[in-house]
Amino acid sequence: MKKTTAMQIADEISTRIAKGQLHPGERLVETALAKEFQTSRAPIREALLMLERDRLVERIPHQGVVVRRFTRQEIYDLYDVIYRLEEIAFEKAVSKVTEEDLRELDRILDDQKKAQRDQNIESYYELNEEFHNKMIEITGNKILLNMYQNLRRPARPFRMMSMAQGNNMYSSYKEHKKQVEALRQRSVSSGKRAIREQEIRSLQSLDILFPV
Amino acid sequence: MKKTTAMQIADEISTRIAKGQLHPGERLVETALAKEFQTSRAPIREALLMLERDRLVERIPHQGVVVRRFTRQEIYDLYDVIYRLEEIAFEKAVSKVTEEDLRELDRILDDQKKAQRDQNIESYYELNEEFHNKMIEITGNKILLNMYQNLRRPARPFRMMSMAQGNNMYSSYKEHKKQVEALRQRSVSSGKRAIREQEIRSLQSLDILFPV
DNA sequence: TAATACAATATTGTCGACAATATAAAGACA
DNA sequence: TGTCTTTATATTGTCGACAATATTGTATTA
Repeated sequence: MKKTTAMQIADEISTRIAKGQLHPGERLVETALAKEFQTSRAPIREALLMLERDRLVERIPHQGVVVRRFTRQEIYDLYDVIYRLEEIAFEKAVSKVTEEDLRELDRILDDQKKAQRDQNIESYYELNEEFHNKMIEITGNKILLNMYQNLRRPARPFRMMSMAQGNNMYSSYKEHKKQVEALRQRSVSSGKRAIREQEIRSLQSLDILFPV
Repeated sequence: MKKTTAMQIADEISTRIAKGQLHPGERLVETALAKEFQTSRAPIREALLMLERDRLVERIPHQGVVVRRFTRQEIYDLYDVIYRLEEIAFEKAVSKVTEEDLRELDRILDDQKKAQRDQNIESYYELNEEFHNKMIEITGNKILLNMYQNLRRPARPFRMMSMAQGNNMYSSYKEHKKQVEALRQRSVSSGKRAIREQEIRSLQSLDILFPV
C-alpha cells in the first residue's frame, strides 16, 4: 500500500503547520503548491481536502484554502474539550488497565524525564502524544482515540509554544507521573485532580501567550 | 456563496447513506457515480473526499471508496462517547442557559410531541437533531458542537432504525422532556440521570438490532 | 490438482486545458 | 470626491485523456 503523492504532500503541509512554519490565516494557493511540489494541481487539491478533513485548514468555495485560524475563545474551548475527554478516558482506563499498560506508561515517563532534562522540546512533545494516546488506548475505545487525536492535531502549535514556556515541561512531566500513580492505585478522583491541575496550568500558559 | 457541484453530490450521497439506501461496505465507484450525476470524475472525487472528511466513507489508496462499516463494538463505542459528550454539555449548559433558550427547547419538544403522535419518524429525527444541537449551542462551545455533530452523523442510520423500533420515539420524547425540566431547575444530577436512562434504552435497541 | 506466474481488465491517480467565479482595478456618473 | 458599474486578473472548479495500480482470470508447471 504505497502512499499516493497527494498523501505525501498532505503530510508535508501538515508538519509545516504543526511546526508553525505556516501560520494561521496564511493562504495555500494550489498553483503555487503545484509548482513547489512539481506536480499538477490534482494531487494538491486532494491533499488540501485531506487537510480539511483533519481540520488543519479551512476551505471556502471559490475562494481558496487558508491555514485554520483559531480565535482565543476557540482555543479555550478546544482545551476544555480535550481535558474533558482525558477525564473520561481516565475513568474508563481505571477499570481496564493491565500491569503491562502501567509498565508501558512508566517507560514513556522515563523517556519524558530524559527529554525534559535535555530540554528537548520536540522529543518531549512526541512522547507527550504517545503518553496521551496510550492512556486512551487503554480504554479500548477507538472512536474516543480518533476523536482525541483529531482535537490535539490542530492544538499542536499552541502546545509546543506553551511547552517552551518557563518550566512547563517539568510540571507537565510531574502531572503525568501523578496520573500514572493514580491509575496504578485505581483512583479516579486523584487522576481527575491531576488532569485538572494540568488544565489550569495550560490555561495560564495560554493567557501569557495570548493576552487579552 | 453558491454550492459547488461537488458539494451537492456529497450532500446527495450523504443523505443516501443516512437513509440507509447505501449500505455499509457498499462500494462507491467514481465512474459509475460520474455517469449517474452527469459530471466528470473530478467533482465526484472531491465529493468522496468530503464524505471521508465527515467519516461517512472509507478510502483505501488505489482500491476505492466504500460506505463506512461499523463493527458492533464501534457502534457501542460511538454511543458511549456521544452520551458522555451530552453529559458534559448538560453540565456546562446549566450555568449558561437563559429563559429564551428554555422557551426554544420547549418549542422543539412541542414539535417532537406532534411528530411522535403522527409517528413521523423522519420529522421526529430532524427535531431530535435540533434538540441536541440546541442543547450544545447553549454551552457556547463551538468545538464541542462540531465534534458532537461529527459523531452523530455516521450514527444516524442506527438511530433511525432504533427510532422505528417499538415505542422508542415516545420514550425518547419523555427523556428529552426530563432533560429540559432538569435544565430549568439547574439540576446537573437529574439531567445526567435522564441522559443515562436514554443511553440504556439506546443500548437495548442496539442489542435487538444487532444481536450477538 | 495445487500453486505460481503471467496477462487482461477494471478502477483509481495524475495531467494539462478550459470554464466559472471572486477579487481587485479602472472607469463612469452624480 | 465618492459611489456605483464595468472590466481585468487571479484563482478555483470542471473536464476528458492518459498513466499507474490492484484485482481477476488464465495459463503453466510441479
